[in-house]
Amino acid sequence: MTAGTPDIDTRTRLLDTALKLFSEHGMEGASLQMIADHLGVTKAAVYYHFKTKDEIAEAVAAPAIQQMIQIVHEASLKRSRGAQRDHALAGFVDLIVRHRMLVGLFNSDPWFKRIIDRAWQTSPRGDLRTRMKTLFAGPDPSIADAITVHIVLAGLGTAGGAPEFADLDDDTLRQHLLDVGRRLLGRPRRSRQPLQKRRRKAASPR
Amino acid sequence: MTAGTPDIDTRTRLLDTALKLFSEHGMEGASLQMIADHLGVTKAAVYYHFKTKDEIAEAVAAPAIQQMIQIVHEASLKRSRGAQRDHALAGFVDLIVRHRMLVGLFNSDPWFKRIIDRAWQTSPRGDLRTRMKTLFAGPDPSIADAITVHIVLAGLGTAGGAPEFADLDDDTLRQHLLDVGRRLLGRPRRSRQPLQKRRRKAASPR
DNA sequence: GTCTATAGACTGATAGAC
DNA sequence: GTCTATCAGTCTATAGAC
Repeated sequence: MTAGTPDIDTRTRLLDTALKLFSEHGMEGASLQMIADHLGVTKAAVYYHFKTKDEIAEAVAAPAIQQMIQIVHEASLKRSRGAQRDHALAGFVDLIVRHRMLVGLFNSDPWFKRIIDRAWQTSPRGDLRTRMKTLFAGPDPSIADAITVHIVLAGLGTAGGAPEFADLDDDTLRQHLLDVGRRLLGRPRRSRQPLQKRRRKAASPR
Repeated sequence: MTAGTPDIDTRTRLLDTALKLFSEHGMEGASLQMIADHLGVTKAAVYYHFKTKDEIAEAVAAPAIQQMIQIVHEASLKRSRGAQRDHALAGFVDLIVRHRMLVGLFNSDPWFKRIIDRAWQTSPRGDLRTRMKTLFAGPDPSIADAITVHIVLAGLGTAGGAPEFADLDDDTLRQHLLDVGRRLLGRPRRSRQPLQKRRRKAASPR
């Protein structure tokens, strides 16, 4: 895996490797030396593509941040609050599934948090984090609602990167996250079938 | 704040400072030099109290881990699954409130994760993480249930350490986390009063 | 584009004086 | 219990050859 993929350009391989190591060891824990070693090149070669470590992190995070900005923008164009929330949730879940490892870092790694905050604040229209929460909880939420939204958003983010769900394919994971997210946020479930069996007269194992 | 608290022993001050800096910068991001500086002593003085950085982290995490082990133990003694879940949730929320900054690290920082895993596996009765999940989702949960539990547990953990809820006093935070947690996990709410107004015309609860 | 070599700062950790 | 001084190792980052 170290060598043998000459058709994929080095910059892409570098970002993939960096993301993997960042999510595995954290931003401070993953050194440029580790990245270079996994890539089969030297540190100097890495520095040819990016001037600083921070720049690598920004490049790793950029696509997800862009998608996030767009989601919030699109959602805020919807007329009803319900539609806003639905669009934001669907978009957020899609983001999570597409960038499974990354979104976990957004909520946890202090270095990434700073990068996110920087990008949020310099985004076209002000603090995105606040706008995101507003989409879900309304403009002046109760403490309980604020906590609920916080739990669901943070929880969804970490669930995407959780090892126990790593073998779920994208569509399956997306569907489940959407269903659970909707239920937890109080949205009606999709028609299909109750997710939880939870009748418990028969089958009380142990 | 650096000096001026001679009555509190240095070891305790050290652990407090370490926890604060760990949660602020992550385990790798917070150096022993930073800890020493905040304490107003030198690195060598820190090394008098702890042989390694890892030992500091273990000492920081120890009380919470102990409490966690006890919660799971107590919960598994309850007879009905509902009582087990209630006890585990109440205990977990109490743990979160008491160690607000710490529990967030448990779910995020790779170094802390390793420490937790180590403690889990050497704990009196096997893998605690699995037993914890079983208490909430049953022995053979559906994917949807597993995801729900994951989201709620991880979400609760990060909510405790979130800056936006930092000014809530312990009792208020505990009550809200409990209520939200119960609701999200499908437990009946406490009698008192609905936290969320959310009847839109006439309370059509789920 | 990738390499060697190196600068300069910082890391965790140790020895030994007070 | 805290200090100074120092270690070996790693870190990010740069210079310059090929």
